[in-house]
Amino acid sequence: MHERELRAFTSIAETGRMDLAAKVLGYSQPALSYQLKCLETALGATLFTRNPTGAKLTMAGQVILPTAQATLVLMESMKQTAGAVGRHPGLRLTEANW
Amino acid sequence: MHERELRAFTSIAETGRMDLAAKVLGYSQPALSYQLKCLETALGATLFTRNPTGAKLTMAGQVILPTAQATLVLMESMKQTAGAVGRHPGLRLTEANW
DNA sequence: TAAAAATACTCCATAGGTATTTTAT
DNA sequence: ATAAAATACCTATGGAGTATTTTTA
Repeated sequence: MHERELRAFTSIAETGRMDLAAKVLGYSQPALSYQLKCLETALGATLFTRNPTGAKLTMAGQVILPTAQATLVLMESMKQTAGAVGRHPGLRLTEANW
Repeated sequence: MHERELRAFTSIAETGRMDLAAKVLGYSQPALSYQLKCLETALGATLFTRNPTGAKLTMAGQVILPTAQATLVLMESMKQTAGAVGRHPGLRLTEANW
């Protein structure tokens, strides 16, 4: 499971359309379609129904969406935190600064 | 950020040695070293000090370890949940079954 | 000096783009 | 008929292994 697959998933859920989500994320439409398919394979479930009207969340998609979003938040926080700590090599965790 | 990178990270943290973690996860030692490096690059921080005695968590590593573990738990839960729901296409979420 | 980890290299798999086809309204 | 998504194809990057070198307790 990759960060970009989760971003693809949440972005499609937000926009309701793959081509739009692709544009938002800076990918081509087939690339995004591929990413979603990879995630669906990894999860063993279809996450959207596809129509010319757009992509609509399935039950499985609805159920995991909040967890996918939470996962992305954790990933972001790791980048923020690790980056911040990493920029201060002398840092020691004490009650005073943590 | 990839699931396998996070697994590499937590496994090294648990075993205290890259070669051992590699064996546990079924990778070669250089492959695991590479995965960790990718994660460190993505995070902008060094996560372990490397010695012939093993790999020891840096401050940044200590700080993000719980979040990395939590992220893996969320990923697992998505697989479980999506898979379970996906295997019951007729499922509808109601107060009775959710 | 011996252990653990990093580097070099090669090879295959993954992931992206463009062009095109398919599908459902 | 049209708009959205899938497929085909090709190319480039990523990631794995083996062999080897580097590092430091």
